[in-house]
Amino acid sequence: MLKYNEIALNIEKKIVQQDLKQGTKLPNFNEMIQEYGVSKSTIVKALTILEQRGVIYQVQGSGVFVRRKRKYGYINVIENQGFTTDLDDFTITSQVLTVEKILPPKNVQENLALKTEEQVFHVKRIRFINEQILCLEESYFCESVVPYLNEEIAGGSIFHYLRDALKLNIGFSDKYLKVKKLNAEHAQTLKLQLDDPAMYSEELFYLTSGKPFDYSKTVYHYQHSQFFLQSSNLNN
Amino acid sequence: MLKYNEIALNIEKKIVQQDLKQGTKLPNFNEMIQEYGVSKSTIVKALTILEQRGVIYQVQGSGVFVRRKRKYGYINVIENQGFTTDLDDFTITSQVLTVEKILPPKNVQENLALKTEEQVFHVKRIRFINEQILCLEESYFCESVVPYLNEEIAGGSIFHYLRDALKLNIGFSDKYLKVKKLNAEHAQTLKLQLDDPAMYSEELFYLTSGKPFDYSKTVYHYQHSQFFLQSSNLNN
DNA sequence: GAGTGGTCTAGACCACCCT
DNA sequence: GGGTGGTCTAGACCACTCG
Repeated sequence: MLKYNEIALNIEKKIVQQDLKQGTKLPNFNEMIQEYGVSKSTIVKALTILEQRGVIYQVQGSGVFVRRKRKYGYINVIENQGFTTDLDDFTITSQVLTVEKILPPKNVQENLALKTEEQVFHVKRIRFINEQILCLEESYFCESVVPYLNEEIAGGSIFHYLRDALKLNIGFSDKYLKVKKLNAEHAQTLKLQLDDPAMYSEELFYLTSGKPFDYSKTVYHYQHSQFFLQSSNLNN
Repeated sequence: MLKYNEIALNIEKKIVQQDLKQGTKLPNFNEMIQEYGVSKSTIVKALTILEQRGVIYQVQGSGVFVRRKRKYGYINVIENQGFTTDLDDFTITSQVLTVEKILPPKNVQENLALKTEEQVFHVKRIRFINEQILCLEESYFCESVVPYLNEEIAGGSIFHYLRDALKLNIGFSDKYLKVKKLNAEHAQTLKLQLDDPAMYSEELFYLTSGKPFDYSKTVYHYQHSQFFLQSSNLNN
């Protein structure tokens, strides 16, 4: 484990365990340097990570302070699929509708930059949050990256499977959001009415190598989903 | 101007100007060190910033590569209010409905952590994107931070005014998103129908000092708004 | 002015990719 | 094994805040 990651996790854990309020001042650099026995740069790096994650904010000449969101029950949009959902604990479950290996439609082929004959795993599932319908999700996984998938795996967290069993390194993602009226099929699946509002999302996930491997389309149940998003200083 | 910021901007400019495609490899560290005449750490810092912003991705042992979004016409959710909207150029204009100094409602008071007698500027405006109705926005600015505001200023970019005229340093923000049906008032304002879908957003903006100064509620026109969001490796 | 964070350097060494 | 990025250090110096 890298030193700066260990320090970052340690600080975050303290904030949560001691339930420190927004604005609480953390120890200064020299104290942290002492406590962790590392150089100043390593502390700087650890704090930068926490700042980007929205856990703290730093004020030059003044100190490092706790940042905590005020509202609960919101899904963090940034935290990639199921990692680190530890703290704000929702129970996410899935009902798998389809797992099949197919030749993908053209738009999927383009998004995943596939060769014309390359197949994909097509997974369709309903996801539940605390027993309530959260969304309908349709994903396409590139065969060359994800050589195997079945209904059991799709019933749990696919991303944990990719990371732990397949040892894949998920790097970054693009998300596109749009609000629309539900069509008949989606309304039925989500147990809502035709023309009810819905958030439609399109996502593209990449490995750390830059290879896109998962293209997903999701429709969210508007009554059971709300989203949370933090921005930090983009010059750090 | 800080060295690493200058380098980051320079690299981003090159990518845009030369219209480099996703996956294009950038010069290696030694070349950049030569080109900019700085130490390795400064290059690392500049590249980290660009990585967080979704402009590049770095692959250990391999190189630094261009990352570019595939779709256009989406509003970047992360980039705080009007800064750096330079590249994906939308024309944003505003029709001001209200600018008044008032004693705020209770929930605003709580969000901005105000003293009971402190007043706020209440600004209500319709915002247009390329001449089309984008959203209805209702903002509350803390008097102690924003001592003056008028209709003319509210007609332009309030955030530019805060930054340039008032010399405020905007630090970070929390956003909460929810999809709902439009109520009668909002439907009329946005020229939509009752019960049409809409994205409702609540935002809280903080100075770099950690002081919250702007609480805003926004309703987006579902046909004229779509959103874009990039995640990067959160361990950097 | 004392205290606190922010920038930048030079250089050692590590980890990973590719051929 | 050669190339490339990633981590970490020690220390100089800068910039901001606050009493």
